Amino acid sequence: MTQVRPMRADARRNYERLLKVAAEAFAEHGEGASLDDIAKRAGVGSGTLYRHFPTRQALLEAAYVDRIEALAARADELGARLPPGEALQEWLDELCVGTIQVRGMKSLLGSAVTDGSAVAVTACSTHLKGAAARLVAAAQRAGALRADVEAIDVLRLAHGVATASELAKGDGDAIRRYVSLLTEGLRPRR
Amino acid sequence: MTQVRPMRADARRNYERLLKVAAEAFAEHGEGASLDDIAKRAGVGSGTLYRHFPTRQALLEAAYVDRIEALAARADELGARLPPGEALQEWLDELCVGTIQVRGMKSLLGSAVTDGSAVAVTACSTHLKGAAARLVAAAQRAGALRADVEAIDVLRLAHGVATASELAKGDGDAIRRYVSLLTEGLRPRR
DNA sequence: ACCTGAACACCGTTCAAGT
DNA sequence: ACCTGAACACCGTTCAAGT
Repeated sequence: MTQVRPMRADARRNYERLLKVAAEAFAEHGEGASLDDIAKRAGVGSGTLYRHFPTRQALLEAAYVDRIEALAARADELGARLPPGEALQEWLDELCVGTIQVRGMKSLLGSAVTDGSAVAVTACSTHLKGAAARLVAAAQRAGALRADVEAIDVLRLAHGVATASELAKGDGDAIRRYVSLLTEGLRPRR
Repeated sequence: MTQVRPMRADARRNYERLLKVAAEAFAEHGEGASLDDIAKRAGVGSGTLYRHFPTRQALLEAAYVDRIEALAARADELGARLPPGEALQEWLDELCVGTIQVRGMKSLLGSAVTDGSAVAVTACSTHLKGAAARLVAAAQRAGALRADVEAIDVLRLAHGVATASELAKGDGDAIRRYVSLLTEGLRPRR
């Protein structure tokens, strides 16, 4: 099992500075933010960035773990509080809104639900999928969701809705309409 | 008005070679294909590529004008042959499938429906939007489409569905299910 | 009028040398 | 064990010189 050998003090310091700077850079310039620039702003050599985060994805993930875990926790929270159909609906809304509010998050969630993605499935994306699966199963048991979709489909469609909403930058209302349209489409056929 | 002053023979030759090579390169490497490589493969200097196509978008567009015009024509064809609801449904299906079959096309269509896009609205994207608007209007008159969506919304959502389908590379059946879900969501509320 | 290709700026990634 | 930063490869874009 993965030994969590503690990092050397300077390594730990660099790791944390990189994460902080990366979050700022992604927020400012999107997922394509210059890695070299991030290293410079964190006051470390570029090699150090690669040592800690071998790929851009790894850095994006590390920068957004907290937010993704929060989304997963939120699913269970809503599942416990609302009827299954409403819980899924509300969660999809928050998921889509959250996805486009945080720059860089959309590409991260997208790669988490990409079929045959080369990106290693990380713990937090697994949590997110698990939470989605529980909401989906409950909604289907309650007859509030089409039987021919799986959790992964719902997550991909949410990604699609987020993408469509991004195209409507000026129309702040679009996302609500697009999510409601997804919700309608997910209803079981009569 | 735009004078169509004929190009010099060598310019015309370069223009056409660039287009041909670009279409191949985009098909092979996607929208991010190296421009320098395209110029080299076409046997021209990189400056020549920029002279004819100042931006990557311009080149993408020129390479795919025919396909986009065909999609627009197809909309009118279906509109004349089928009941309004079915025509829209069938067209959306063909649009989504076509979008993901041709590499590079998705980003092009996406930028065509992006709000406040800096990309000049080209003639062919205007045609596409016009064709979509006619299908949408007819479907709404027939009561087969929600009244609170416009043509631009439908095109954005189709882009979203194409994006979601792309995430399901392995599952060739996903696109059908996702398009049908969009169709369901677009139905008027009872 | 159009083309060429060197020159510039920028970015990701690796790795030898250093502590 | 970890860090540094020079070195390399690659790409987009511009522009002086050439035809």
